[in-house]
Amino acid sequence: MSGSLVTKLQRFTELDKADRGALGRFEAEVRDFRAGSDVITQGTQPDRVHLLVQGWACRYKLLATGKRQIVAYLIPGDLCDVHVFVLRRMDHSIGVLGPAKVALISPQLMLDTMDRHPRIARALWWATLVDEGVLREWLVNLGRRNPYERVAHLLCEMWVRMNNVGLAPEDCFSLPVTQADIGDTMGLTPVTVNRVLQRMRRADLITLEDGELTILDVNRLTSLSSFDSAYLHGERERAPAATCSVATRAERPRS
Amino acid sequence: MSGSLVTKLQRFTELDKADRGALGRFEAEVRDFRAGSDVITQGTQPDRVHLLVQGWACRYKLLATGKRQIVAYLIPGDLCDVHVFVLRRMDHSIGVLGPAKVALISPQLMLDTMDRHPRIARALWWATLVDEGVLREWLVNLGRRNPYERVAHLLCEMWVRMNNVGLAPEDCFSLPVTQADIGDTMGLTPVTVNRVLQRMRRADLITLEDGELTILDVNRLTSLSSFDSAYLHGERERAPAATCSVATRAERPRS
DNA sequence: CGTAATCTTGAGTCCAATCAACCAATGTGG
DNA sequence: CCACATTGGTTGATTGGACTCAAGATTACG
Repeated sequence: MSGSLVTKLQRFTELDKADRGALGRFEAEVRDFRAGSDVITQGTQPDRVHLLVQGWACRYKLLATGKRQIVAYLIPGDLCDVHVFVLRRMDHSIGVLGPAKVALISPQLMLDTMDRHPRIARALWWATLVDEGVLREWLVNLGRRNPYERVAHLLCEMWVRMNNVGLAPEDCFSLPVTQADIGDTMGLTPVTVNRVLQRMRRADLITLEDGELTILDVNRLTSLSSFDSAYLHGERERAPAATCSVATRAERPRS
Repeated sequence: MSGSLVTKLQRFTELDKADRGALGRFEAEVRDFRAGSDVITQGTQPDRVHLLVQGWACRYKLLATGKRQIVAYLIPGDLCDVHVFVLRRMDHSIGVLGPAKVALISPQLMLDTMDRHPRIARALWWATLVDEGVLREWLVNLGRRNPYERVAHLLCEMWVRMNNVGLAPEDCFSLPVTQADIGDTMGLTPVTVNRVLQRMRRADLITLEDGELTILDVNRLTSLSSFDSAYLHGERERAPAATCSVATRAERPRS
């Protein structure tokens, strides 16, 4: 399915026909990656911008000890390396989970598009800020939540994100990750992840089979992991003015 | 001391007199914050861009349980919220550690500056990418390193960063954080942090008193925490060419 | 069909959290 | 100036939960 990027960016701002057309050109050249292969490896400087079109991928780092830490998941509509223009080399690798399709975009096309379509540029900026928000929330996860909460929180997040690109119509979506992957994400061992998932199954919170996750009780899963999607910044922007009277929701003073 | 931002950005790219002058105007209006106060609180939308001029600050999130997770440290030259233009509200708070000085920049001035000084815009983009790199490395820390390594790694990082803005001439710099703060950063209890620091002192790795850290043995501290500053992207940019032959290190295939 | 990867389960160990004092330094108000 | 409270640091004893190790069941895949 194409157009995940459009779906995602439209969550932030309205795009017109020209914008959508421009984004469509991103997918002119698509390459297949086979399960487990790397899209980009640490230390290199990619000469193309990569857009994940189908399947899942992850950013990860390997330690000298052989341990691995996954630092982000990428789903259709996510860009791998918008920063090609700025950084000399990747400080992490990107690998796909299961087979995947990746669009290759020339840096020139990328720059031109952002130049001619300020709304797109703005929306892409928003997308990177959301990614940053996710990183911060993961730190909270690893630092201050227990294994059960961590995994629950991760599932909630991925559910919302998949929803945002139209890939989780029901409370059910493709989750092609192994328990070891989840462990490498949340700082746990495969054994612990296994036990956590079983507890969740027994509690009728989820089912997870053949890489398909179904969330049976969204409310309970979100509350038990104190999941609050605010950090995903999913609400549409208002007036782009810098001086807009901000009518936020109930804002409680810090105690 | 003024001009930390210039020092920092020049690490990435050469700035001319006009650039430096423009950055100087950022510090026209400076406000004092008293120890422990918040610069920005979660959920609000700041109407100014904040630049830390003196002292330390941190980004943090509070959980419903009262736990706190620090997700970033800010030192002189760091911007708090460049994204004011894009996001509706902060997904975290920023508080100062010890007394601090913060420059208030109008969004308009910020935009104008980036408009008229593309080098600055580019360098600011670089700075945010470095911040992102730090977030990823912290995830590695929390997920895959033990308490001793974590704290050591944090100290190495802060040493390099302080160095980069000229605030750690010797292997010694101001570190106005409590042991509880370090715990809230690295997902540890104050007690554990205390014991870790003592081990480091006994091993003649560091001294830490009155908020002044001295690293006695940089080599050992970096190696024991497998600290590699590559993720801070400290090397000057080369030609902005997209096609450079990349001589990477040993790359092993993913198992 | 056979091999490897993944998932599952149990038993034992260890490390960091927890709980609980205590000390030193700092600051505050009477 | 002193009694007192507060904060940050230090130390010890205990506990519990996640890791480790190991083996078996199941699934995926060439």
